[in-house]
Amino acid sequence: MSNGSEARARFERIYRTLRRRICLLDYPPGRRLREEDLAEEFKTSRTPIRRVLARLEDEGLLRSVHGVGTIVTDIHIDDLQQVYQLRVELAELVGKLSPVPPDRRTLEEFRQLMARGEALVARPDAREFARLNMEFFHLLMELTANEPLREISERLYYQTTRNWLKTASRLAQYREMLMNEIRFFLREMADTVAAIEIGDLKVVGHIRRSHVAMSFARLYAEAHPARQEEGERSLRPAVSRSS
Amino acid sequence: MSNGSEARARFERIYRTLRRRICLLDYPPGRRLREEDLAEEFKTSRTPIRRVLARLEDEGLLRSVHGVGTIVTDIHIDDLQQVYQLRVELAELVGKLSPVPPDRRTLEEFRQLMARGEALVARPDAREFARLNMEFFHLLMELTANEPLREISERLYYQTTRNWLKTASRLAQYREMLMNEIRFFLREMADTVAAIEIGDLKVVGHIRRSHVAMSFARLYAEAHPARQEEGERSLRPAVSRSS
DNA sequence: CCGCGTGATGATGTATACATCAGGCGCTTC
DNA sequence: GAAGCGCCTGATGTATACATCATCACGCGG
Repeated sequence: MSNGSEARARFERIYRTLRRRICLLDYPPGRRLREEDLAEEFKTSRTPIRRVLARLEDEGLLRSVHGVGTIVTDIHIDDLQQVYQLRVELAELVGKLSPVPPDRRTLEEFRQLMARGEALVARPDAREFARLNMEFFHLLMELTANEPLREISERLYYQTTRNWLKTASRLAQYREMLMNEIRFFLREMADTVAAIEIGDLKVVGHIRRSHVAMSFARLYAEAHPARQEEGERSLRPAVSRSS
Repeated sequence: MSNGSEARARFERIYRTLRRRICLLDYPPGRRLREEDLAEEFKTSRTPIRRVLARLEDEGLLRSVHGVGTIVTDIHIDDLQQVYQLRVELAELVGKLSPVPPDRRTLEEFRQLMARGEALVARPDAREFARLNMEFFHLLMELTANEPLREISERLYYQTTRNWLKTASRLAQYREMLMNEIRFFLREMADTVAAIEIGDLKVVGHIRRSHVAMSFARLYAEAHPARQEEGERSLRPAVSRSS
Protein backbone atom coordinates (compact mmCIF):
# COMPACT_ATOMS: atom_id res chain seq x y z
CA MET A 1 0.00 0.00 0.00
CA SER A 2 2.91 2.34 0.57
CA ASN A 3 3.77 1.86 -3.06
CA GLY A 4 0.20 1.76 -4.20
CA SER A 5 -0.29 5.41 -3.38
CA GLU A 6 3.12 6.37 -4.70
CA ALA A 7 1.68 7.04 -8.13
CA ARG A 8 -1.03 9.21 -6.64
CA ALA A 9 1.50 11.13 -4.60
CA ARG A 10 3.58 11.84 -7.67
CA PHE A 11 0.49 12.95 -9.55
CA GLU A 12 -0.34 15.35 -6.76
CA ARG A 13 3.23 16.66 -6.70
CA ILE A 14 3.34 17.38 -10.43
CA TYR A 15 -0.15 18.82 -10.35
CA ARG A 16 0.63 21.27 -7.56
CA THR A 17 3.95 22.22 -9.12
CA LEU A 18 2.41 23.10 -12.46
CA ARG A 19 -0.53 24.88 -10.88
CA ARG A 20 1.86 26.97 -8.84
CA ARG A 21 3.93 27.85 -11.90
CA ILE A 22 0.83 28.92 -13.77
CA CYS A 23 -0.45 31.07 -10.93
CA LEU A 24 2.90 32.72 -10.26
CA LEU A 25 3.17 33.42 -14.00
CA ASP A 26 6.28 31.30 -14.38
CA TYR A 27 4.08 29.99 -17.16
CA PRO A 28 2.42 33.18 -18.37
CA PRO A 29 -0.87 33.14 -20.29
CA GLY A 30 -0.30 32.01 -23.86
CA ARG A 31 2.75 29.95 -22.93
CA ARG A 32 2.89 26.59 -24.70
CA LEU A 33 3.74 23.55 -22.61
CA ARG A 34 5.23 20.57 -24.40
CA GLU A 35 4.20 17.28 -22.86
CA GLU A 36 7.54 15.69 -23.68
CA ASP A 37 9.48 18.46 -21.96
CA LEU A 38 7.41 18.04 -18.81
CA ALA A 39 7.79 14.27 -19.03
CA GLU A 40 11.55 14.66 -19.14
CA GLU A 41 11.64 17.17 -16.30
CA PHE A 42 9.59 14.98 -13.98
CA LYS A 43 11.40 11.81 -15.05
CA THR A 44 8.36 10.05 -16.41
CA SER A 45 6.53 9.52 -19.68
CA ARG A 46 3.83 11.56 -21.35
CA THR A 47 1.04 9.41 -19.92
CA PRO A 48 1.07 10.61 -16.30
CA ILE A 49 1.79 14.14 -17.49
CA ARG A 50 -1.28 14.03 -19.68
CA ARG A 51 -3.39 13.12 -16.67
CA VAL A 52 -2.19 16.19 -14.85
CA LEU A 53 -2.72 18.41 -17.88
CA ALA A 54 -6.24 17.02 -18.31
CA ARG A 55 -7.10 18.01 -14.77
CA LEU A 56 -5.61 21.47 -15.16
CA GLU A 57 -7.65 21.81 -18.33
CA ASP A 58 -10.82 20.77 -16.49
CA GLU A 59 -10.09 23.52 -14.00
CA GLY A 60 -9.70 26.10 -16.73
CA LEU A 61 -5.99 26.81 -16.34
CA LEU A 62 -4.93 25.10 -19.58
CA ARG A 63 -6.39 24.46 -23.00
CA SER A 64 -5.21 21.60 -25.18
CA VAL A 65 -5.68 21.90 -28.92
CA HIS A 66 -4.98 18.94 -31.14
CA GLY A 67 -2.06 19.61 -33.42
CA VAL A 68 -1.18 22.90 -31.77
CA GLY A 69 -0.21 22.44 -28.18
CA THR A 70 -1.23 22.79 -24.57
CA ILE A 71 -1.58 26.48 -23.83
CA VAL A 72 -1.94 28.41 -20.60
CA THR A 73 -5.30 30.14 -20.79
CA ASP A 74 -5.47 33.88 -21.04
CA ILE A 75 -8.24 35.10 -18.80
CA HIS A 76 -9.63 38.61 -18.71
CA ILE A 77 -11.12 40.15 -15.64
CA ASP A 78 -14.53 40.27 -17.30
CA ASP A 79 -14.64 36.50 -17.58
CA LEU A 80 -13.70 36.19 -13.93
CA GLN A 81 -16.54 38.30 -12.61
CA GLN A 82 -18.77 35.28 -12.07
CA VAL A 83 -15.99 33.41 -10.35
CA TYR A 84 -15.41 36.32 -8.01
CA GLN A 85 -19.12 36.60 -7.26
CA LEU A 86 -19.12 32.96 -6.24
CA ARG A 87 -15.93 33.32 -4.23
CA VAL A 88 -17.49 36.17 -2.28
CA GLU A 89 -20.36 33.97 -1.20
CA LEU A 90 -18.20 30.93 -0.46
CA ALA A 91 -15.84 33.02 1.65
CA GLU A 92 -18.61 33.61 4.12
CA LEU A 93 -19.51 29.93 4.23
CA VAL A 94 -16.05 29.01 5.51
CA GLY A 95 -17.03 30.51 8.85
CA LYS A 96 -20.51 29.01 8.80
CA LEU A 97 -20.16 25.37 7.72
CA SER A 98 -18.34 23.05 10.11
CA PRO A 99 -16.05 25.72 11.55
CA VAL A 100 -12.94 24.34 13.21
CA PRO A 101 -11.66 26.16 16.29
CA PRO A 102 -8.03 26.82 15.38
CA ASP A 103 -5.38 25.34 17.64
CA ARG A 104 -2.33 27.15 18.94
CA ARG A 105 -0.19 26.04 16.01
CA THR A 106 -2.57 27.46 13.42
CA LEU A 107 -2.79 30.79 15.18
CA GLU A 108 0.98 30.88 15.36
CA GLU A 109 1.21 30.29 11.61
CA PHE A 110 -1.18 33.16 11.01
CA ARG A 111 1.06 35.40 13.08
CA GLN A 112 4.13 34.30 11.16
CA LEU A 113 2.42 35.13 7.88
CA MET A 114 1.64 38.56 9.25
CA ALA A 115 5.27 39.05 10.20
CA ARG A 116 6.34 38.15 6.68
CA GLY A 117 3.74 40.56 5.37
CA GLU A 118 5.08 43.40 7.47
CA ALA A 119 8.58 42.66 6.27
CA LEU A 120 7.18 43.01 2.77
CA VAL A 121 6.42 46.68 3.33
CA ALA A 122 10.11 47.44 3.63
CA ARG A 123 11.00 45.43 0.54
CA PRO A 124 7.99 45.01 -1.79
CA ASP A 125 8.11 41.95 -4.01
CA ALA A 126 5.21 40.84 -6.17
CA ARG A 127 6.12 37.15 -6.14
CA GLU A 128 6.56 37.00 -2.39
CA PHE A 129 3.26 38.83 -2.04
CA ALA A 130 1.54 36.28 -4.25
CA ARG A 131 3.10 33.42 -2.28
CA LEU A 132 2.00 34.95 1.01
CA ASN A 133 -1.50 35.43 -0.30
CA MET A 134 -1.58 31.77 -1.33
CA GLU A 135 -0.36 30.50 2.04
CA PHE A 136 -2.83 32.74 3.82
CA PHE A 137 -5.61 31.28 1.74
CA HIS A 138 -4.61 27.72 2.58
CA LEU A 139 -4.49 28.56 6.28
CA LEU A 140 -7.98 30.04 6.05
CA MET A 141 -9.20 26.81 4.50
CA GLU A 142 -8.11 24.93 7.60
CA LEU A 143 -10.79 26.80 9.52
CA THR A 144 -13.55 24.70 7.98
CA ALA A 145 -13.90 20.94 8.15
CA ASN A 146 -16.22 20.94 5.17
CA GLU A 147 -14.05 19.15 2.66
CA PRO A 148 -16.16 19.86 -0.45
CA LEU A 149 -16.19 23.54 0.42
CA ARG A 150 -12.41 23.51 0.75
CA GLU A 151 -11.92 21.79 -2.58
CA ILE A 152 -14.24 24.14 -4.42
CA SER A 153 -12.85 27.27 -2.81
CA GLU A 154 -9.36 26.16 -3.73
CA ARG A 155 -10.36 25.56 -7.30
CA LEU A 156 -11.94 28.98 -7.65
CA TYR A 157 -9.05 30.66 -5.88
CA TYR A 158 -6.53 29.28 -8.35
CA GLN A 159 -8.72 30.32 -11.24
CA THR A 160 -8.56 33.95 -10.19
CA THR A 161 -5.33 34.53 -8.31
CA ARG A 162 -2.93 34.83 -11.24
CA ASN A 163 -5.01 37.62 -12.66
CA TRP A 164 -3.69 40.03 -10.09
CA LEU A 165 -0.05 39.48 -10.99
CA LYS A 166 -0.87 39.75 -14.66
CA THR A 167 -2.73 43.03 -14.28
CA ALA A 168 -0.10 44.49 -12.00
CA SER A 169 2.90 43.50 -14.10
CA ARG A 170 1.84 45.50 -17.12
CA LEU A 171 0.76 48.55 -15.23
CA ALA A 172 2.60 51.86 -15.27
CA GLN A 173 2.39 52.59 -11.55
CA TYR A 174 3.22 48.98 -10.76
CA ARG A 175 5.04 49.81 -7.54
CA GLU A 176 2.26 51.97 -6.11
CA MET A 177 -0.35 49.32 -6.84
CA LEU A 178 1.76 46.63 -5.19
CA MET A 179 2.26 48.69 -2.05
CA ASN A 180 -1.43 49.47 -1.96
CA GLU A 181 -2.33 45.78 -2.21
CA ILE A 182 0.20 44.84 0.42
CA ARG A 183 -1.35 47.31 2.84
CA PHE A 184 -4.84 45.98 2.17
CA PHE A 185 -3.56 42.47 2.69
CA LEU A 186 -1.91 43.43 5.97
CA ARG A 187 -5.18 44.84 7.22
CA GLU A 188 -7.02 41.68 6.22
CA MET A 189 -4.51 39.53 8.06
CA ALA A 190 -4.60 41.73 11.16
CA ASP A 191 -8.39 41.68 11.26
CA THR A 192 -8.43 37.94 10.69
CA VAL A 193 -5.97 37.24 13.50
CA ALA A 194 -8.00 39.46 15.81
CA ALA A 195 -11.22 37.62 14.95
CA ILE A 196 -9.55 34.27 15.50
CA GLU A 197 -8.24 35.36 18.87
CA ILE A 198 -11.77 36.28 19.86
CA GLY A 199 -12.83 32.90 18.53
CA ASP A 200 -15.48 34.12 16.13
CA LEU A 201 -15.00 32.29 12.83
CA LYS A 202 -18.12 33.83 11.37
CA VAL A 203 -16.44 37.20 11.55
CA VAL A 204 -13.41 35.70 9.82
CA GLY A 205 -15.72 34.72 6.98
CA HIS A 206 -17.16 38.21 6.77
CA ILE A 207 -13.73 39.78 6.69
CA ARG A 208 -12.67 37.48 3.92
CA ARG A 209 -15.84 38.16 2.01
CA SER A 210 -15.25 41.89 2.18
CA HIS A 211 -11.67 41.66 1.02
CA VAL A 212 -12.39 39.32 -1.88
CA ALA A 213 -15.10 41.70 -3.05
CA MET A 214 -12.88 44.76 -2.69
CA SER A 215 -9.96 43.03 -4.34
CA PHE A 216 -12.09 42.32 -7.38
CA ALA A 217 -13.43 45.87 -7.42
CA ARG A 218 -9.89 47.28 -7.47
CA LEU A 219 -8.82 44.95 -10.26
CA TYR A 220 -11.94 45.77 -12.22
CA ALA A 221 -11.34 49.48 -11.78
CA GLU A 222 -7.82 49.09 -13.15
CA ALA A 223 -9.12 47.29 -16.22
CA HIS A 224 -12.09 49.58 -16.84
CA PRO A 225 -11.37 53.01 -15.38
CA ALA A 226 -14.53 54.39 -16.94
CA ARG A 227 -16.89 51.71 -15.69
CA GLN A 228 -15.58 51.65 -12.17
CA GLU A 229 -18.85 52.08 -10.35
CA GLU A 230 -20.49 49.59 -12.68
CA GLY A 231 -18.13 46.79 -11.66
CA GLU A 232 -18.65 47.46 -8.00
CA ARG A 233 -22.37 47.56 -8.34
CA SER A 234 -22.62 44.30 -10.22
CA LEU A 235 -20.79 42.44 -7.47
CA ARG A 236 -23.69 43.11 -5.19
CA PRO A 237 -26.58 41.14 -6.63
CA ALA A 238 -29.47 43.27 -7.74
CA VAL A 239 -32.04 43.64 -5.02
CA SER A 240 -35.18 41.92 -6.16
CA ARG A 241 -38.30 44.02 -6.06
CA SER A 242 -40.25 41.43 -4.12
CA SER A 243 -39.74 40.44 -0.47
CA MET B 1 -12.35 22.51 -36.19
CA SER B 2 -15.39 20.32 -36.69
CA ASN B 3 -13.09 17.37 -36.28
CA GLY B 4 -10.95 18.99 -33.64
CA SER B 5 -13.79 18.99 -31.14
CA GLU B 6 -14.96 15.52 -32.14
CA ALA B 7 -12.71 13.94 -29.55
CA ARG B 8 -14.01 16.28 -26.88
CA ALA B 9 -17.61 15.53 -27.84
CA ARG B 10 -17.00 11.80 -27.52
CA PHE B 11 -15.36 12.32 -24.15
CA GLU B 12 -18.38 14.26 -22.96
CA ARG B 13 -20.72 11.58 -24.27
CA ILE B 14 -18.94 8.73 -22.51
CA TYR B 15 -18.57 10.79 -19.36
CA ARG B 16 -22.25 11.62 -19.14
CA THR B 17 -23.26 8.07 -19.97
CA LEU B 18 -21.15 6.57 -17.19
CA ARG B 19 -22.16 9.22 -14.70
CA ARG B 20 -25.79 8.52 -15.44
CA ARG B 21 -25.32 4.79 -15.00
CA ILE B 22 -23.62 5.32 -11.68
CA CYS B 23 -26.32 7.67 -10.39
CA LEU B 24 -29.19 5.45 -11.54
CA LEU B 25 -27.45 2.50 -9.88
CA ASP B 26 -27.04 0.63 -13.15
CA TYR B 27 -23.54 0.50 -11.72
CA PRO B 28 -24.26 0.01 -8.02
CA PRO B 29 -21.72 0.91 -5.34
CA GLY B 30 -18.98 -1.70 -5.23
CA ARG B 31 -19.38 -2.58 -8.89
CA ARG B 32 -16.08 -3.12 -10.67
CA LEU B 33 -15.68 -1.51 -14.08
CA ARG B 34 -13.14 -3.04 -16.43
CA GLU B 35 -11.47 -0.48 -18.66
CA GLU B 36 -11.25 -2.94 -21.54
CA ASP B 37 -14.96 -3.71 -21.42
CA LEU B 38 -15.80 -0.04 -21.57
CA ALA B 39 -13.28 0.48 -24.35
CA GLU B 40 -14.96 -2.26 -26.35
CA GLU B 41 -18.46 -0.93 -25.68
CA PHE B 42 -17.60 2.60 -26.79
CA LYS B 43 -15.53 1.39 -29.72
CA THR B 44 -12.29 2.93 -28.59
CA SER B 45 -9.17 2.01 -26.65
CA ARG B 46 -8.41 2.18 -22.96
CA THR B 47 -6.74 5.58 -23.26
CA PRO B 48 -9.82 7.80 -23.75
CA ILE B 49 -11.73 5.63 -21.29
CA ARG B 50 -9.08 6.22 -18.69
CA ARG B 51 -9.47 9.95 -19.09
CA VAL B 52 -13.16 9.67 -18.35
CA LEU B 53 -12.57 7.40 -15.37
CA ALA B 54 -9.95 9.80 -14.02
CA ARG B 55 -12.46 12.62 -14.05
CA LEU B 56 -15.15 10.51 -12.41
CA GLU B 57 -12.59 9.59 -9.79
CA ASP B 58 -11.76 13.26 -9.21
CA GLU B 59 -15.44 13.84 -8.61
CA GLY B 60 -15.65 11.04 -6.08
CA LEU B 61 -17.86 8.66 -8.02
CA LEU B 62 -15.13 6.10 -8.71
CA ARG B 63 -11.99 4.85 -7.04
CA SER B 64 -9.18 3.24 -9.00
CA VAL B 65 -6.88 0.88 -7.16
CA HIS B 66 -3.78 -0.45 -8.85
CA GLY B 67 -3.99 -4.16 -9.41
CA VAL B 68 -7.58 -4.39 -8.21
CA GLY B 69 -9.91 -2.43 -10.43
CA THR B 70 -11.98 0.68 -10.85
CA ILE B 71 -14.76 0.54 -8.31
CA VAL B 72 -17.93 2.56 -7.88
CA THR B 73 -17.61 4.28 -4.52
CA ASP B 74 -19.91 3.30 -1.70
CA ILE B 75 -21.00 6.44 0.07
CA HIS B 76 -22.82 6.58 3.37
CA ILE B 77 -25.20 9.34 4.29
CA ASP B 78 -22.86 10.45 7.07
CA ASP B 79 -20.11 11.24 4.58
CA LEU B 80 -22.56 13.23 2.50
CA GLN B 81 -23.65 15.55 5.26
CA GLN B 82 -21.05 18.16 4.34
CA VAL B 83 -21.98 17.94 0.68
CA TYR B 84 -25.63 18.49 1.54
CA GLN B 85 -24.79 21.44 3.75
CA LEU B 86 -22.97 23.02 0.84
CA ARG B 87 -25.75 22.18 -1.60
CA VAL B 88 -28.24 23.91 0.66
CA GLU B 89 -26.26 27.13 0.50
CA LEU B 90 -25.55 26.92 -3.21
CA ALA B 91 -29.23 26.30 -3.97
CA GLU B 92 -30.03 29.75 -2.71
CA LEU B 93 -27.25 31.32 -4.76
CA VAL B 94 -28.83 30.10 -8.00
CA GLY B 95 -31.51 32.72 -7.53
CA LYS B 96 -29.07 35.40 -6.39
CA LEU B 97 -26.08 35.29 -8.77
CA SER B 98 -26.75 36.30 -12.37
CA PRO B 99 -30.36 35.11 -12.45
CA VAL B 100 -31.71 34.50 -15.93
CA PRO B 101 -35.37 35.35 -16.55
CA PRO B 102 -36.71 32.10 -18.01
CA ASP B 103 -38.18 32.25 -21.49
CA ARG B 104 -41.42 30.67 -22.58
CA ARG B 105 -39.72 27.43 -23.62
CA THR B 106 -38.12 26.91 -20.22
CA LEU B 107 -41.38 27.48 -18.40
CA GLU B 108 -43.05 25.02 -20.74
CA GLU B 109 -40.42 22.38 -19.96
CA PHE B 110 -41.01 22.90 -16.26
CA ARG B 111 -44.71 22.30 -16.83
CA GLN B 112 -44.00 19.16 -18.81
CA LEU B 113 -41.84 17.82 -16.01
CA MET B 114 -44.69 18.48 -13.61
CA ALA B 115 -47.06 16.57 -15.84
CA ARG B 116 -44.70 13.61 -15.89
CA GLY B 117 -44.47 13.86 -12.13
CA GLU B 118 -48.21 13.76 -11.71
CA ALA B 119 -48.39 10.73 -13.96
CA LEU B 120 -45.89 9.14 -11.61
CA VAL B 121 -48.40 9.16 -8.76
CA ALA B 122 -50.58 6.69 -10.62
CA ARG B 123 -47.67 4.43 -11.46
CA PRO B 124 -44.72 4.94 -9.08
CA ASP B 125 -41.35 4.05 -10.50
CA ALA B 126 -38.08 4.77 -8.74
CA ARG B 127 -35.99 5.05 -11.88
CA GLU B 128 -38.39 7.42 -13.59
CA PHE B 129 -38.51 9.44 -10.40
CA ALA B 130 -34.73 9.68 -10.34
CA ARG B 131 -34.67 10.69 -14.00
CA LEU B 132 -37.30 13.37 -13.42
CA ASN B 133 -35.39 14.69 -10.45
CA MET B 134 -32.27 14.91 -12.59
CA GLU B 135 -33.98 16.74 -15.43
CA PHE B 136 -35.61 19.12 -12.98
CA PHE B 137 -32.22 19.89 -11.53
CA HIS B 138 -30.76 20.65 -14.95
CA LEU B 139 -33.66 22.95 -15.74
CA LEU B 140 -33.11 24.79 -12.47
CA MET B 141 -29.49 25.30 -13.41
CA GLU B 142 -30.56 27.17 -16.50
CA LEU B 143 -31.94 29.89 -14.23
CA THR B 144 -28.47 31.19 -13.44
CA ALA B 145 -25.90 32.44 -15.92
CA ASN B 146 -23.11 31.93 -13.41
CA GLU B 147 -21.22 29.16 -15.11
CA PRO B 148 -18.91 28.22 -12.20
CA LEU B 149 -21.94 27.97 -9.93
CA ARG B 150 -23.63 25.66 -12.40
CA GLU B 151 -20.62 23.41 -12.73
CA ILE B 152 -20.12 23.14 -9.00
CA SER B 153 -23.77 22.57 -8.24
CA GLU B 154 -23.87 19.85 -10.85
CA ARG B 155 -20.86 18.16 -9.37
CA LEU B 156 -22.30 18.17 -5.88
CA TYR B 157 -25.69 17.04 -7.12
CA TYR B 158 -24.25 13.96 -8.77
CA GLN B 159 -22.27 13.16 -5.65
CA THR B 160 -25.42 12.90 -3.60
CA THR B 161 -28.27 11.92 -5.85
CA ARG B 162 -27.65 8.19 -6.09
CA ASN B 163 -27.80 7.91 -2.32
CA TRP B 164 -31.55 8.25 -2.38
CA LEU B 165 -32.09 5.29 -4.71
CA LYS B 166 -29.66 3.22 -2.69
CA THR B 167 -31.34 3.95 0.62
CA ALA B 168 -34.80 3.39 -0.79
CA SER B 169 -34.04 0.16 -2.59
CA ARG B 170 -33.08 -1.72 0.53
CA LEU B 171 -35.87 -0.40 2.66
CA ALA B 172 -38.82 -2.49 3.83
CA GLN B 173 -41.52 0.08 3.14
CA TYR B 174 -39.91 0.94 -0.16
CA ARG B 175 -43.19 1.75 -1.86
CA GLU B 176 -44.42 4.11 0.85
CA MET B 177 -41.14 6.00 0.88
CA LEU B 178 -41.20 6.36 -2.89
CA MET B 179 -44.74 7.72 -2.88
CA ASN B 180 -43.82 10.09 -0.08
CA GLU B 181 -40.84 11.42 -2.00
CA ILE B 182 -42.85 11.77 -5.18
CA ARG B 183 -45.38 13.91 -3.35
CA PHE B 184 -42.67 16.12 -1.88
CA PHE B 185 -41.15 16.45 -5.32
CA LEU B 186 -44.50 17.40 -6.84
CA ARG B 187 -44.91 20.14 -4.26
CA GLU B 188 -41.43 21.43 -4.99
CA MET B 189 -42.13 21.54 -8.70
CA ALA B 190 -45.50 23.24 -8.20
CA ASP B 191 -44.00 25.89 -5.93
CA THR B 192 -41.12 26.42 -8.32
CA VAL B 193 -43.37 26.88 -11.34
CA ALA B 194 -45.49 29.33 -9.36
CA ALA B 195 -42.44 31.34 -8.35
CA ILE B 196 -41.18 31.40 -11.91
CA GLU B 197 -44.54 32.61 -13.15
CA ILE B 198 -44.37 35.46 -10.68
CA GLY B 199 -40.85 36.06 -11.91
CA ASP B 200 -39.10 35.88 -8.56
CA LEU B 201 -36.02 33.72 -8.96
CA LYS B 202 -34.88 34.44 -5.44
CA VAL B 203 -37.93 32.60 -4.20
CA VAL B 204 -37.06 29.71 -6.49
CA GLY B 205 -33.71 29.53 -4.73
CA HIS B 206 -35.33 29.51 -1.32
CA ILE B 207 -37.73 26.77 -2.32
CA ARG B 208 -34.90 24.66 -3.61
CA ARG B 209 -32.91 25.31 -0.48
CA SER B 210 -35.75 24.13 1.70
CA HIS B 211 -36.32 20.96 -0.25
CA VAL B 212 -32.66 20.00 -0.42
CA ALA B 213 -32.43 20.43 3.34
CA MET B 214 -35.62 18.45 3.98
CA SER B 215 -34.60 15.74 1.57
CA PHE B 216 -31.38 15.24 3.46
CA ALA B 217 -33.20 15.26 6.78
CA ARG B 218 -35.54 12.49 5.61
CA LEU B 219 -32.66 10.40 4.32
CA TYR B 220 -30.74 10.94 7.51
CA ALA B 221 -33.75 9.95 9.56
CA GLU B 222 -34.05 6.72 7.62
CA ALA B 223 -30.42 5.90 8.27
CA HIS B 224 -30.38 6.92 11.93
CA PRO B 225 -33.88 6.67 13.38
CA ALA B 226 -32.54 7.38 16.85
CA ARG B 227 -30.57 10.48 15.95
CA GLN B 228 -33.25 12.06 13.86
CA GLU B 229 -33.35 15.45 15.51
CA GLU B 230 -29.57 15.55 15.59
CA GLY B 231 -29.31 15.37 11.84
CA GLU B 232 -31.84 18.09 11.32
CA ARG B 233 -30.24 20.38 13.81
CA SER B 234 -26.75 20.02 12.37
CA LEU B 235 -27.95 21.13 8.97
CA ARG B 236 -28.68 24.55 10.38
CA PRO B 237 -25.35 26.07 11.33
CA ALA B 238 -24.95 26.79 14.99
CA VAL B 239 -25.90 30.35 15.80
CA SER B 240 -22.79 32.12 16.96
CA ARG B 241 -23.10 33.95 20.22
CA SER B 242 -21.67 37.15 18.80
CA SER B 243 -23.37 39.47 16.31
C1' DC C 1 -5.39 -30.10 9.82
C1' DC C 2 -3.84 -25.46 9.81
C1' DG C 3 -0.71 -21.86 8.22
C1' DC C 4 2.40 -19.72 5.40
C1' DG C 5 4.69 -18.97 1.14
C1' DT C 6 4.64 -18.94 -3.77
C1' DG C 7 3.06 -18.73 -8.38
C1' DA C 8 -0.78 -17.92 -11.66
C1' DT C 9 -4.04 -14.50 -13.01
C1' DG C 10 -5.98 -10.36 -14.16
C1' DA C 11 -6.45 -5.72 -13.04
C1' DT C 12 -4.58 -0.80 -13.29
C1' DG C 13 -0.31 2.26 -14.17
C1' DT C 14 3.37 3.36 -17.53
C1' DA C 15 5.98 3.80 -21.71
C1' DT C 16 6.00 4.18 -26.51
C1' DA C 17 4.83 3.67 -31.38
C1' DC C 18 1.53 5.34 -34.48
C1' DA C 19 -2.56 8.33 -36.25
C1' DT C 20 -4.29 12.75 -36.83
C1' DC C 21 -4.27 17.49 -37.11
C1' DA C 22 -2.81 22.59 -37.57
C1' DG C 23 0.42 25.88 -39.16
C1' DG C 24 4.20 27.45 -41.74
C1' DC C 25 7.43 27.29 -45.41
C1' DG C 26 8.38 26.89 -50.18
C1' DC C 27 7.39 25.88 -54.77
C1' DT C 28 4.62 26.61 -58.68
C1' DT C 29 1.78 29.18 -61.53
C1' DC C 30 -0.72 32.99 -63.29
C1' DG D 1 5.37 39.62 -57.73
C1' DA D 2 1.59 37.71 -55.44
C1' DA D 3 -1.56 34.17 -54.52
C1' DG D 4 -2.65 29.46 -53.95
C1' DC D 5 -1.67 24.82 -53.33
C1' DG D 6 0.89 21.15 -51.10
C1' DC D 7 4.28 19.09 -48.37
C1' DC D 8 6.84 19.07 -44.00
C1' DT D 9 7.24 19.57 -39.24
C1' DG D 10 5.92 19.14 -34.71
C1' DA D 11 2.22 19.07 -31.63
C1' DT D 12 -1.69 16.42 -29.26
C1' DG D 13 -4.93 12.18 -29.48
C1' DT D 14 -5.03 7.09 -29.75
C1' DA D 15 -3.77 2.31 -29.55
C1' DT D 16 -1.07 -1.11 -27.58
C1' DA D 17 2.78 -3.61 -25.47
C1' DC D 18 4.86 -3.90 -21.13
C1' DA D 19 5.60 -3.14 -15.85
C1' DT D 20 3.70 -3.35 -11.48
C1' DC D 21 0.57 -4.66 -8.10
C1' DA D 22 -3.13 -7.29 -5.38
C1' DT D 23 -5.72 -11.37 -4.92
C1' DC D 24 -6.52 -16.18 -4.63
C1' DA D 25 -5.61 -20.89 -5.17
C1' DC D 26 -2.55 -24.44 -4.53
C1' DG D 27 0.93 -27.03 -2.31
C1' DC D 28 4.28 -27.89 0.96
C1' DG D 29 5.70 -28.17 5.69
C1' DG D 30 4.96 -28.14 10.56
